Amino acid sequence: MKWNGPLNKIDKYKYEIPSDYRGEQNNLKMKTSALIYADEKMISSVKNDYAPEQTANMTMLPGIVGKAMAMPDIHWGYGFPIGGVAATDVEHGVLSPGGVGFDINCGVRLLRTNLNVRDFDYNKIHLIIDEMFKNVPSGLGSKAKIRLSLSEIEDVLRLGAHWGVENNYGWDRDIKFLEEEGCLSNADLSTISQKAKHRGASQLGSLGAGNHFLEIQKVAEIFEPEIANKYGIKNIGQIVVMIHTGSRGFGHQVCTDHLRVLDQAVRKYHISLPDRQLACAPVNSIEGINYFNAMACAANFAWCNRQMIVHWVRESFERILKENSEDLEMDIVYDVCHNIAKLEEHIVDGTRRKLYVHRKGATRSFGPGRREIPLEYRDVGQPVLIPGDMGTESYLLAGTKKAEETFGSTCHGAGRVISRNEAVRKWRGEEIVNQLKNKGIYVHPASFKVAAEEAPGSYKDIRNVVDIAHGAGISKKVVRFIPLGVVKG
DNA sequence: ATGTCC
Repeated sequence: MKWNGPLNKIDKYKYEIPSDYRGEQNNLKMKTSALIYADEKMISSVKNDYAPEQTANMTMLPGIVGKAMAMPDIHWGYGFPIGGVAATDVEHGVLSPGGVGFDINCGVRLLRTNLNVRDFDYNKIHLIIDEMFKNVPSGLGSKAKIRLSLSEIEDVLRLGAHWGVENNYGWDRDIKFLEEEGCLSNADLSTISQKAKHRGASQLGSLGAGNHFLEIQKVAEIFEPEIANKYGIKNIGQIVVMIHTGSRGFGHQVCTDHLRVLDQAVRKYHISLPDRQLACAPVNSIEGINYFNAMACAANFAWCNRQMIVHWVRESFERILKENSEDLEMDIVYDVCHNIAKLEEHIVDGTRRKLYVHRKGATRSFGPGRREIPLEYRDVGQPVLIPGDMGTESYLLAGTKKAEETFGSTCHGAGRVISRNEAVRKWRGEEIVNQLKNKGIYVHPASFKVAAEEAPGSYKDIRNVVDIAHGAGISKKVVRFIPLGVVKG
């Protein structure tokens, strides 16, 4: 599906679909224009996709505030494109599961260490990766190591990462360095189906599949030494661990359950939409509130999931290196979610307003001073974690004041350019693993199929994505990491 | 992303 509509260049990093564009559903008008963050190099892959039409569709949501926006890693998704950001009004707006995604609170967590590749026995990477693979259930349909009762999973949904820490998965001080401190307080168990609870109970503490991973990385470049230092990143060669996973089958079930309800709500509240996948409900309707409070349960599940995985990552390092993880200073740098809707305050046309901000494949990028940022980082902006593909590089960025123009949002990762099916036809998993081995990256995939699907050539150039986010000023480059070892789900 | 159609 190629985009043939207007895409006007605004500046070096922004393109606009003007509000007089009439989309496929030409009886509906855009309420505002749509803004896509891209440069000349990126724009061809943006146009070669259904995503611009989806970005235009976002502008037709009732109660949208400001422009509909898409980050540079934009690509086709359910309803919203992945990379989509839209804010809606707290009185007249809507909440849409298609603006959050199926993997609610899919996110990234970064652990630092005091280890450096310089004085590190390189084949230890191999051993730690294999140990992590053993200790963290991964792959399609991966099941939890522990069996939770229904009342325990309910505690998880209420408490998020706090449940993990209270049950000896991690340290008390971990909590402070998680977005929302790892728990949304509006979680409402009455909005969760038994089916979702059962799926959740069997999967808590698992990595999942696809682009979910555990990576051991080294610091390759430090752009902002002072900010990096605040985040605990001090030296070239310093070893860190990046974790990327979400709410597994639980979030998927929550999204599915509530999409069914909101599909009906669209008719009930006489909402006109250009695409059924944008199913939504007024923010103050029972259906809208229930979705928002169910989404919080799934977000809490994901934070607890990442918390348990952090614990097993620390244990894996301890077993191989025979050192205590506290002595290795394996503290959390930060944890971000990139599939979520949040009630936040933003300045709109000079006025402070509360808004529901949908971020779907987009990361919060709050600049200096925001109360939501832990005190330790508040004067430099929040850490923003951007994973690349398994053969290239990943980034630690800092949130900026300028990101207020995107309601405090930036990109979330590389973004696919080749579908999974196409990738499997194009590459052999064994060869991909070998090629990466020759580059000094040890990959332990759950299957060779996933290794082919996740081949670096399936993704956009992460450097191009990050350079656009940096160039546009909606986040700034702090550290670049290179992978040394990968567990792929 | 997802027990990739209960």
